[in-house]
Amino acid sequence: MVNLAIIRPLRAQTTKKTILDEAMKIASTHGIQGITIGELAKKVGMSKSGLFAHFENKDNLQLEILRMASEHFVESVMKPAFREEKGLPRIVAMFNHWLAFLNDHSTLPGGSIFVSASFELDDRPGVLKDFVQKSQNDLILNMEKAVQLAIDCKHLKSSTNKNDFAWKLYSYVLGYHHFKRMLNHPEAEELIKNAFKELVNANRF
Amino acid sequence: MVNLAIIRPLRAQTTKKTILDEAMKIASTHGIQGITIGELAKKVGMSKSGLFAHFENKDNLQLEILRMASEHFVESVMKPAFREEKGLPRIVAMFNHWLAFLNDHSTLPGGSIFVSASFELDDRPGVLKDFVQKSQNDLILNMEKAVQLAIDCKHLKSSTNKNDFAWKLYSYVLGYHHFKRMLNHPEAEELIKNAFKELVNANRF
DNA sequence: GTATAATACGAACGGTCGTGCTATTATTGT
DNA sequence: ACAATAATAGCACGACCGTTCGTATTATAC
Repeated sequence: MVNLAIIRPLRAQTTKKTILDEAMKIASTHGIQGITIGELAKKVGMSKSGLFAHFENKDNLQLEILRMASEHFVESVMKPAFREEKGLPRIVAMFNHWLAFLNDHSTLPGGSIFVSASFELDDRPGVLKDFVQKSQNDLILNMEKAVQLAIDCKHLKSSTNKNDFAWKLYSYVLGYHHFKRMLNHPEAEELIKNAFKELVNANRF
Repeated sequence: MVNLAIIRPLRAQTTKKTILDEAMKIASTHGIQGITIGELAKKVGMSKSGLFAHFENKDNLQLEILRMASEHFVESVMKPAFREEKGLPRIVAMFNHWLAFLNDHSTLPGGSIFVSASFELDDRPGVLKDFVQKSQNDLILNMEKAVQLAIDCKHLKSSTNKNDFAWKLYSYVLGYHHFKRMLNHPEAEELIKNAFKELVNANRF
């Protein structure tokens, strides 16, 4: 007897993963607020109610999308970076992985969900904003932590302001995202790479 | 006979202005895509159909909102800056007016429409994206022009890269917007002010 | 003072939204 | 093989979406 599992409906866990993967793509181009259950169901190939049953309400669906997006970022950027030896190598790795993450059009065709979600939600209090806020703060703290370690092991000067360093790096990422995606600026990548080098060199021991 | 003009419906031009003013506020918090005609009509205090008659369709309404937002920015930031004498004073004025513009919660309670619109529309081709793209390119060109003039009159070094200068300044603005609005970061204003000073000093003659 | 044009309203349209309820189907444990 | 359980579909709901249309009101022009 042939294994029908492949063409049969997927088990819950797998289905949920499939739904969320597709939802991330939509969120990436339409924004986290631009998702509708009908559209998502159509794309996944199941009924609205069938899909809806996996999430008790829409907020929950959106929250799970953000959770998955966050996990995706951590896996693609932060973890690889923190596997590098502490100090400058780790900071450089973080930057490079981040850039690669932003340039990866296959899994996130519309750019970073968190970048757009941040600007969508900044004036809309609620669970979603809370989550984004928390994730972003986490990210920034980790950046600052990496900078502090680089100071400790004398890769960066002790006068280095880690808040300033993290804020600038984050600003450059936003600027890159904007210039690349909205303005199609041909030099976007060169600009951010130079700015990063400059930022590092200005604080190098 | 008393003059009923005051409590009578406003004349077209005035009404449209009233509508767009209110629409800008909504767009500022809900995003340019988050506007609905019903909600807007309610806020303005007129019927959906009555309001709709001023715009042949919704795209047009959104476009006019962006147009007005653009005009608002030009009037509040660019024009005052370009009234200052060319060179550094003009660049400093531009920065200061920009910051004041972003901090003005009364007219734009939800932050700059263009900032959020940029991230909303970057993957949604159409008239709206085209307009934002054009406006932003204009803004950047004007920034670069101001930098070039500062180079010409020897306020800034001839080695100054005006593309880089404009891109960094814009990135800082995005970073500020994000840290202030989404993360409530207490140092946001200090960070951008320092970064701006640093950017100027690095290129000062 | 009347004709005309501008302006706004109310009601209704076909769609889609998020969300329940119920029945059916598929998977699992025995 | 069969009962128990989980997953999905079908259908309907009220609300709101953008949009159209006919009508009433108001301002302007003659």
